[in-house]
Amino acid sequence: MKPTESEMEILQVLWDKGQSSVREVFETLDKKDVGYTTILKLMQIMLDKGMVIRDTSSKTHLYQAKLVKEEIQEKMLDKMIDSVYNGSTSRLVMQALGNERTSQEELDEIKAFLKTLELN
Amino acid sequence: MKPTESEMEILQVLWDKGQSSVREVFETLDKKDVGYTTILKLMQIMLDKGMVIRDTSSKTHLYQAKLVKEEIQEKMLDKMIDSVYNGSTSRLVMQALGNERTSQEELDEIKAFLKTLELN
DNA sequence: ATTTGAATACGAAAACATTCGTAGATACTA
DNA sequence: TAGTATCTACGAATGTTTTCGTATTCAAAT
Repeated sequence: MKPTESEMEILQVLWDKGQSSVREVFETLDKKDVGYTTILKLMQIMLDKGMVIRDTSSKTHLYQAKLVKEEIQEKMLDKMIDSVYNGSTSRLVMQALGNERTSQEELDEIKAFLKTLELN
Repeated sequence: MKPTESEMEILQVLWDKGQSSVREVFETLDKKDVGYTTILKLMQIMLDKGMVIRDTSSKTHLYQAKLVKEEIQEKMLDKMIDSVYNGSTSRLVMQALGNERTSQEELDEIKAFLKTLELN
C-alpha cells in the first residue's frame, strides 16, 4: 500500500488535523492550480484503496486516515535507506545532520535520544 | 531534475559500479518480469534528460551517471524531511535510529560524527 | 558468405496518476 | 417556493512512467 505523492500530501493533512472534510483538506493544501474536485476525486480513490475511512452521516463527508502515520513513515524511510543509501542507516543520518538545516536544539534532541538507546 | 523510481534504481547501479553497459545494469538489477529492452529504453530516456552520459565508441555503449550521487541523495532527503516529517530532521533521524536495523557500529559512527559537528 | 547472437533505436501500447467538467442531490436564503 | 451555494459521484481527458515488440546494425563463428 504505497501512497502516491498526492495521496501523501492528503494523508499529511489528515494526520495533522484529524477527521476532515474535503474542503478543509483542499483549503489546507492551498495548491494553486488544482481544483476542488481534483482533491475530492483523490480522496475517493484513497477510500477505494482503503487508505482512509469516512463518515457519511451528514451531507459533508468526513475523512480520516486509516493508514498509521508512523508505519507509513517508517516504510518510506526504510525504502529510502535501501534504495538511496544502499541500506546504510548511518549514511542517511549523517547526511541528514550535515545539511545545515539542523538546529542546535534538534542536535540536542538526538543526543538525548542516543543516550536512551545506550541503556539497553 | 527528479529521477523517477526506475531511474533511481539505474542510477544506483551506475554510482555503484561506475561506467556500465545496459546489459550489466540489466543483470545487476535482476528484476524478474522486466525485459532487457525496457532497461535500455529507460537508459536512453535518461540520456535525453541529461542524467547520464555515454560512450558510443564501441558497439556496446557504456553509460555513466552524470548526476552526482550526493546531490541527488541530499535533494531526496530534504524532500522527504519536508513531505513526510514536516520539516523536522530530528524526527527523521530518531525514527531511522529507532528502527532496530541499526548496528552498534553505526551508532558509534553517528556519535563520532556528532562530535565533529560540535567543534564548530 | 551466411548464419547466429547481441546490441541499438524507436514507436506505440499499457499501466498508473492527476485533473476537471458536468450532473444530480441537498441544504440554506431571500 | 424559487434561487443559490455547496456538496458528492463519476466518466473521461491528460499527463507521466513503464513496458515491450520489431526493425536494423554489427560482429563473431561456422
